[in-house]
Amino acid sequence: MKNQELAKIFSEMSMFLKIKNVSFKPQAYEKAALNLKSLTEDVEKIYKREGKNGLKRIPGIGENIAEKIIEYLKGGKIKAYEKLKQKMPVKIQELTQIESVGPKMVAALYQHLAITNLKELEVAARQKKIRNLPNFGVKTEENILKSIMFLKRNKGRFLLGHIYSRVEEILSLLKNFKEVKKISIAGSARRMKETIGDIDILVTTENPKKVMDYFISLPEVIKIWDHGLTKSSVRMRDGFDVDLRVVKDREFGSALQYFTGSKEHNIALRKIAIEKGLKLNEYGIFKGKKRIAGKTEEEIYAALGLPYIEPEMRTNTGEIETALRQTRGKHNGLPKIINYNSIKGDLHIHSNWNGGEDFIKEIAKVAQDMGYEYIGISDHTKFLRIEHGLNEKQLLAQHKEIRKLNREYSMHNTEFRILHGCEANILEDGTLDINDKVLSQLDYVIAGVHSQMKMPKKQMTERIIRAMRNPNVDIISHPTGRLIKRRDEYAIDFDKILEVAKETNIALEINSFPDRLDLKDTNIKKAVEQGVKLIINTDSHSINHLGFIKFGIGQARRGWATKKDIINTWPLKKIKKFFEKKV
DNA sequence: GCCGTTTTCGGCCCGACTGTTTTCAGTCG
Repeated sequence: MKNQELAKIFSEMSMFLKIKNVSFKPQAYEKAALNLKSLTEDVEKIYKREGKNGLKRIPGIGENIAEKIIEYLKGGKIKAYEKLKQKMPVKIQELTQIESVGPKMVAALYQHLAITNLKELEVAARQKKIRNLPNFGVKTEENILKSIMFLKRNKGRFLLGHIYSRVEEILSLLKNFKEVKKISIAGSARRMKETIGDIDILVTTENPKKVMDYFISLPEVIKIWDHGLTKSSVRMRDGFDVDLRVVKDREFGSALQYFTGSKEHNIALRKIAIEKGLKLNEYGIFKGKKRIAGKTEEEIYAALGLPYIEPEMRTNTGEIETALRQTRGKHNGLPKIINYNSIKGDLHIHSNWNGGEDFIKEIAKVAQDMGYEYIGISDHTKFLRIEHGLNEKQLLAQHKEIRKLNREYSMHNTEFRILHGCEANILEDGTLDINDKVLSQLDYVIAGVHSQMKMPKKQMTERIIRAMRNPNVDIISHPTGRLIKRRDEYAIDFDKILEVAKETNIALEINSFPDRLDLKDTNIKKAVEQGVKLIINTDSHSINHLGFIKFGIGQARRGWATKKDIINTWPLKKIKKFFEKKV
């Protein structure tokens, strides 16, 4: 799929054009890049099927950019891009990652100091060469160095799941501070993005000074960047930054909307405001000088003639158009996406029978406390030696133990139940490492790829499809195999996988583990559109991981999945039937 | 360069902050 490559090229072209002070084209290229990035369908497929006109139907892509896409699909290059790069052979994306460095600064750095990449920028900053450039100064130089250091240390962004609990602690401390009235998290963390740059928190208070003083004196704060009455900014011990903003009560909704983003979503909303003769900013919606909304987000959306849009959906990738159609009564409108309390059981949990840490009984206890109606134990199987995978004999012994536990629940009139499954390995040829006779005795079977991930696309797709056609298999775990920031997804034909999943009634997993989040949002959206069933699991190897489920749910919400799409929102009876293939 | 229930020209999102050039360009969200 060449969508991402093209997105990167157009985004770079946008920056090069900004350098040349070309007006309006940069925005056009940026928009094209963004839309390509979030496009669920393979742009090459669209072209093959519908030709240039198909491409032009993609928002933000017209005659010229369509031509450039075709040029790239045919020859792997875009002349206009090569030309721009030739004039200024800099790694523009790498350099503009630096806080406060944009296209214009990149140009100045190149023209005066011949800086083309991050390394050269760092050397020049250390040699104090940057401060002498026109329009630059000591402070800018220092900030560039600081930002490079930060980037090096953290590679820019944090996995949401790695810092979420820290953020919740900060929120709860602030919430309990008596001067704080309203409080909410904002930014990408509120939208439950996979990775986040920093944390934004909004509060209202009668006494900004006391709140800000309290905030910057929190025990985990190691550095104070800003300390004002409307905005303070700090670095926490774990390495991430938190911005706290104090806003007026009547502006809380508009500020929350504004600071939650995404930027693209907000731009689209402001355009709607203009069409209606209104002005939208972080202080409210205004008709002339008169404020007509601002206290709540619902009010903001209503004033624009829109239904409330959930934060996870605010990406400007179709949610506004869909919502607009809803208000005009021409469409089903926005789906009612799954809630954070809708999951009835987690079916991908490892116990201490294989590599996991905890006894099944303890896991079940925690799950009951979480309000689950059932769980499923799905340990690794024998091919995975490193995880102490179970063989047939051990699986049957485990089955006995689980039956015993269920009998105990039944004797105590507890409705909670433990299902018994396993996470079998899909071997090179698509067969599983546990024989069918044993698999058929389990309540359900998860199959997943854990080896030879670099197969060619065709072979890998056939391998997984063969496993899906095994009548004992019910779920495919982490279907694309990606690890965020560490490993790309393996080459598969996801459309084919979806087709077969639909045909065989197999659920694809949304794995909630912070660095997996596999399927990702665009895949989820596709699966939902195709009517393929999904399941949100944690892949817990410890009871401490069970709470990761919220990241999987966030992922599902970003993919517009509803309760009916997710099989583990169903009651036990129904999910059992699904596993018996009777649904 | 894109886009169009004010369609094939003439528009294109808004405000704050930062550093520095003492009036504003560049960047960010």
